[in-house]
Amino acid sequence: MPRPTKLTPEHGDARTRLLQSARDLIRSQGYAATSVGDLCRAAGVTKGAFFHHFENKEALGVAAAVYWAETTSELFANAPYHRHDDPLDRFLAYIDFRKQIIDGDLARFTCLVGTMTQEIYGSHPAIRDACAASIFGHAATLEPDIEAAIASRGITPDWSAESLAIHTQAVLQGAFILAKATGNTETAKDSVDHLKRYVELLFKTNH
Amino acid sequence: MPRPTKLTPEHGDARTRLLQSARDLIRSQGYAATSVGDLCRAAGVTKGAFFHHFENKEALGVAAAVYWAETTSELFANAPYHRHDDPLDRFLAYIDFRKQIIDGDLARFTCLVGTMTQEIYGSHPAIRDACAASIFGHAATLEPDIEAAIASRGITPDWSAESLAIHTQAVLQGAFILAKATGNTETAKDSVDHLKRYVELLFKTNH
DNA sequence: GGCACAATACCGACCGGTTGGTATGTGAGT
DNA sequence: ACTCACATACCAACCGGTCGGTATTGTGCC
Repeated sequence: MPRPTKLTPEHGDARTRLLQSARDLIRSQGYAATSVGDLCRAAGVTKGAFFHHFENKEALGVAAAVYWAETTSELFANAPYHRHDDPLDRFLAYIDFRKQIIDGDLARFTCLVGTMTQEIYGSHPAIRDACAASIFGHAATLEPDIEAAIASRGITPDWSAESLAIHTQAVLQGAFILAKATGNTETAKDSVDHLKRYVELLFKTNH
Repeated sequence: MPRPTKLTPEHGDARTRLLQSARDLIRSQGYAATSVGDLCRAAGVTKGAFFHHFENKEALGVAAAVYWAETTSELFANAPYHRHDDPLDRFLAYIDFRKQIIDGDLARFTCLVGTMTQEIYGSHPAIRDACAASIFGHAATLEPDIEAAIASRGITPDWSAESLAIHTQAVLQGAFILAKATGNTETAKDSVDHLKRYVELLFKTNH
């Protein structure tokens, strides 16, 4: 088990620098195409440091997924959409927030763990499990608001809060793929608009 | 022109065998993790044959995407959902068909070009373009039915037939990722159910 | 039809560079 | 004296790609 470095130059310890480089490089090149050498060069670290902190490349992949889960859950915990009083408003504001995040460089807003899952689901079960934990752990944070919205609107749906939360993630992951295919963020934003429209229709009481 | 290989000549010429092996291996391992040697071994072909048919590995990637576009468009052209008289019924039956296809081994029903796009969008523009052509070419086949459904239902939506067709593909791509994360086909089918519910709500006239 | 011949389809040994990974060393903090 | 964080040097296996060669084919001429 690696632990935080005591002596820390301005740029942070080698482990987190490697994790940040992994986050950036894997998002733009994929896991397999990112070599240990690439990682070390980007992090400004030698191979010795790499294999000091991680048993092998797969362990780095797992750690990168865990690091991703930690940093993103912090991002969403501090996001402004929680400020709304109504649970449905919170959920819709979450979707708006996700749309707003889609901006600029592809490798800046796409999902590390979704990208890795595609590549490694068959060959690296340990990484796959860490990615799944990140995705479904995040989806679970949406469930209370959806549940409360169902109650407050007095609807009796034939779908579960869990499945809608997961569907939200599916749309986002799919939107990222299409954005990568076109190189255009608008493609992704259009799908998020459809998702928001869906949620609004689901909670419309008169039908 | 094509000629069966010496060893196992019953399986057709080397080029299509390499394309089929590429389809299978890349779907389960990804593009970068699939080496030329892997491809040749799986196809029962030598490296000489590989580089006779393809200038380099990237060219194989492009050809695999084109091959995918051809074979899938044939599959969908012959699918039963076209038999419905009503255009909205056809579109809904398409979604049912996509759900029905989700069955068995992950590498059997997931999308080759979606998988490749994730990995190579930044580093192999030629492959990315071929993948995009496959995805958006398929989406375009749905537009006439959506357009006709809008007309027949007399609705005036604030979304375009094109954007809904593309959203359909986004949901499917996202569903594949989540299925890979869980190893469970139900995760994907749940999202397709949400997609169908969305389309039904969109075309409900009384609201 | 038979034959020469040029394309084409395929083979497999080989190359230089890169890969993930290891063994060992060093130097600062405790 | 000892641990920990990192560096250097190195390796065997594998990578994408090359190349000289052989087998099989369609074709034009007789």
